[in-house]
Amino acid sequence: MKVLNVAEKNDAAKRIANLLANGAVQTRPTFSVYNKLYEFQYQFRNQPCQMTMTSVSGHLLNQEFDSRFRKWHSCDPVELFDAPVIKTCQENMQNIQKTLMQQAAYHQVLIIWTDCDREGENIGYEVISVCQRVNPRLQILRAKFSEMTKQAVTRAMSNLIQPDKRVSDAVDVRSELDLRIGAAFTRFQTLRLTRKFPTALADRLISYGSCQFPTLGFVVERYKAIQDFIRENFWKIDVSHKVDDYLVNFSWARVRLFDQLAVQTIYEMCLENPSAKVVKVQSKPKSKWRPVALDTIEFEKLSSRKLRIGAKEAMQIAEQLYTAGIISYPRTETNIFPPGLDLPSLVEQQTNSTQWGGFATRLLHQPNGPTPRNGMKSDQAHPPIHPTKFDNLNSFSDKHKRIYELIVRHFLACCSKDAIGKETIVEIEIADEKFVTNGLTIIERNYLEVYIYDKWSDKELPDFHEGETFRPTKIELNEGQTSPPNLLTEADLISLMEKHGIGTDATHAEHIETIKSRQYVGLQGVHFVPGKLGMGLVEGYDAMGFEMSKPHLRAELEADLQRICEGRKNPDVVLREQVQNYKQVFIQTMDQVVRLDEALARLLNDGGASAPPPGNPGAAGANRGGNNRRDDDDDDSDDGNDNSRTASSLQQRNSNYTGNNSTASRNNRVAQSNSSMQQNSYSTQRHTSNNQAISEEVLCSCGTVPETKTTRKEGPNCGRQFYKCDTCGFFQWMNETGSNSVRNSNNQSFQSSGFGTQSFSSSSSIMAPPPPRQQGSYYSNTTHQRNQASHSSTRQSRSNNDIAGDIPKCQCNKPAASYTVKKEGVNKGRKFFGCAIPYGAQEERCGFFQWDVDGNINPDDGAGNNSSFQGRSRGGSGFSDSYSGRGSSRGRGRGNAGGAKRARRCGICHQEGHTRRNCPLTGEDEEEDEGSY
DNA sequence: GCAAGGTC
Repeated sequence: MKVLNVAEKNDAAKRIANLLANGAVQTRPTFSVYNKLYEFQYQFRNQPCQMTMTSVSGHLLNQEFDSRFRKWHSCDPVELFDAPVIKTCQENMQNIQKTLMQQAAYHQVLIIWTDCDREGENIGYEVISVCQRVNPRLQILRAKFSEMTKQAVTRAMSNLIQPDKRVSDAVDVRSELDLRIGAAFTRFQTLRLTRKFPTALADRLISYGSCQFPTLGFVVERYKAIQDFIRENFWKIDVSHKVDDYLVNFSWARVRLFDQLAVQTIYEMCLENPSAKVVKVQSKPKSKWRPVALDTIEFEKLSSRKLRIGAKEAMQIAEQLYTAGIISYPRTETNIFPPGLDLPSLVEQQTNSTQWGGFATRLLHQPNGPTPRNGMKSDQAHPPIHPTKFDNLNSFSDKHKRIYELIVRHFLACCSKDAIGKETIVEIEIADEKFVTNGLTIIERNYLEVYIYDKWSDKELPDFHEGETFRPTKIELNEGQTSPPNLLTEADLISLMEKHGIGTDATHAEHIETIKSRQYVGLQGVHFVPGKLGMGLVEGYDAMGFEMSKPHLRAELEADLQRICEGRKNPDVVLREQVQNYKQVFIQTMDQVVRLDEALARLLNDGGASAPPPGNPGAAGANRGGNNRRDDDDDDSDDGNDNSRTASSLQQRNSNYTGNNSTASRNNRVAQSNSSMQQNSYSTQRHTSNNQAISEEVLCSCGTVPETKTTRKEGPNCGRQFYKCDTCGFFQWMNETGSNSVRNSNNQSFQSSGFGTQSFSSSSSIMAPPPPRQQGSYYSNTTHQRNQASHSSTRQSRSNNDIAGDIPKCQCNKPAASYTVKKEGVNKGRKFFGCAIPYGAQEERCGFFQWDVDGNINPDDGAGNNSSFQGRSRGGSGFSDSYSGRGSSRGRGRGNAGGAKRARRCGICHQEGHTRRNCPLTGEDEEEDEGSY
């Protein structure tokens, strides 16, 4: 019996053949230079068998339009939604096809050994279709293997199954749909817009693709998030203490609050009783984890972040190193080392290095030898990226050496041990307010010795003892402002693509490259900025109401494809539905094409040329149906003054932000005031996070590493990442303390990266840096005296939700209790909400605080009386008073202080005359306003 | 001159 085996690539064919034949393999050439035949004997189904193993190089066939529709001017692009699509073998695959047909003719059995993923199944069917054409009686089998080990391939051979048509069908659906919508929209956009804007867009290819557009969308979305970001003022209390040569900075357990009055009140209480009592000194082991085994996505991100080598280039270099036999296959989704891989011998190879040889030697002799830290992902085909041998790479470029070094160091680090340290947390109380500082002593550096890309430093603390008291050197009230997120880096973009299922690990870098080469985006240092063309396209489609640049279109298709794979949906039905949906969008785009013109005219500062003549495919749809508007009409009525007016106003705005960002002082980030206990005067100072001083990691008040989360709620902060600890309630925007915001002459801030910043030119094809919108009023000065007017104005943009009549929940998610301020002062008699857990109870209270607007009895408190704030961590509120628990209620009110006293409004319908309790509308819970952090 | 997905 003769059995033909076909793998997805030559490399796989060679390995599988050698594993099955124990190396007794004869290699022969084929029509294709890169794909060999590997022949060996094998006991198959209890009889000796002549095995032939060969390969394709990925997809053998490609979908394309029937020849009548291939030329750009052959048809109206809308016809591409219904035009016949055929599968053909491209020129560069002809030799492989020829080999397969030649071999299939005299084999009885065909075993498919393509990768065990969706594309692999589809490639398998391409092979089957070609082979069956010459030999219809061929018996077809499928080998399923989880890794390239002898055990796995032998097991696959003894458990051959049938290929899965459903999985292959899903790929065909995806492929055909991508072709139809890609070609139709690309032809339309290119023909239409290059004629409409012949100067700005001459000879440009203005492509559309189901992956490239969402990728562009991410860049635009972040840009707009920065543009729309509303800065908010916050206040916080910082304590520092000098002991001998140490300056210890304590950070406030509440981190910061958005209510100036509340912070000032607490601050004054601290000043009145400035004795600090050490309430807790805790030492605990702390580890910094070694990196997980390297997959493609992580490799691309690391290259981009640590080496500043872009994903596309990094992959090209990795492929060259792979071809040279120096590293393993670089396209892998696996971050788990297979048990069969001989790690000690791979580590031993590296002992030859003068740079990391010593570390490799120690690693070999550590107890248990190399012990990799594995992740959770496996593509069941390839191992994690690792070096396969040591090489000085003398004949390679510097970038090749750096990429190789990264892969080797990552591999050695992954096989090493976590770094071990001891963390000391010191908690003090001043007037019942908690402040925390952390120290760190590194005990064993372990993987850090070889992994030069991670930093972890000691932070020494003087001795503190529980129960001791001291008078801090400084207690300061500092003001700050929230800052917008950064523009996306390539690594951020790859993460977003992975998260939303845009592209595959093998194509992320290519989609990014595409939107760069089409000039949809540009790079500002390492950050992506939308180009005017990219911005115009996104805004144009957005204006039509089509979410062409949003990731969920692709995600929805992905869900349907999954249903096809599971047999829950018919592929023909899915294809028909999807094609019809997109065709409708296309037709409506024709109707509203003026919106695309307008968006681009606005951004390109170009009113546009007159419309292409009717009947030209570039004006596709112009004369197509009775309900379509003619393009001529669009142009007559809509361009001209309107466009130029909009364009000039944008130009005006852009010119305000041109060229003055890179030289501005970083320290001007936020006008901050502080009042010190000793000086009782105010000076400008930039705050730094005490927590961040320990290491690159952000640590929260309870000393652990907080979780990283992303704001999902729609609003100015949507998409922003933040740190949050569920244990202590810690909250901090990511990059907030580490970012360098600068202020331009227009007194508006934007982010700049620490490197590679350039001046922006208003004539550039990329967008100007996004200026985040300033919140209501800007504070250049603050006094710690209560300033009701300015205080109230800070609250206006925070929330429109009155809290009248509602009982908020505290951070323990329990109904808050009502308290009354008894302390002498302006707030005496005011009611507020706090955690319902009584003071002194064994259970720890959270730091929730909110003034009770309904229950206030002090007639003099005027405006600002319903402001709220949230402590982000546990700790006493500083107010100890009578406790009166109240019934539960839903929702959580947010402060809204008016500048003057005004009639109370219902929190649900916002009408005067009643409160939530007796609102005629039965309201839903008000959503948590995460965006106002 | 179009897409995205394989791979070299």
